[in-house]
Amino acid sequence: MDAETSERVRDVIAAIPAGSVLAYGDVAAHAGLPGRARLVGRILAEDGHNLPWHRVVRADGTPAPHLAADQLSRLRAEGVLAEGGRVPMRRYRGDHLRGRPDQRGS
DNA sequence: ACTATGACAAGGT
DNA sequence: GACCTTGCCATAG
Repeated sequence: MDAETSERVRDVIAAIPAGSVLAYGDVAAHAGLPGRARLVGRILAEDGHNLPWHRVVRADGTPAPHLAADQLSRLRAEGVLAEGGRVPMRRYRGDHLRGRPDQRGS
């Protein structure tokens, strides 16, 4: 793995605003690495101790099994409330593609 | 070179 | 909604 690539990924993760979450695939895409979601997970596993790794969840809002408890706890501290062990990406996802034409608010 | 594993994702059942 | 199969990329044996 190029150090530059991992650096870019870490930068994207560090740029995630508190109260929002991104999917591994989203992080990869924002880092210019489309389709390399697994790579993001691997980088976090090796060198994510200094990053807000808890703001990165799977595409369906379910965190990794071994981290679930800590992850949901940390997110809850930032205002992200999970339901049934899963985060409602519809609302908390720090993305720009949300807000469909037929999407209605509360 | 081939197979197995892993902080993943999308599609079909 | 959950569960299973396929595709994906990088490391390790």
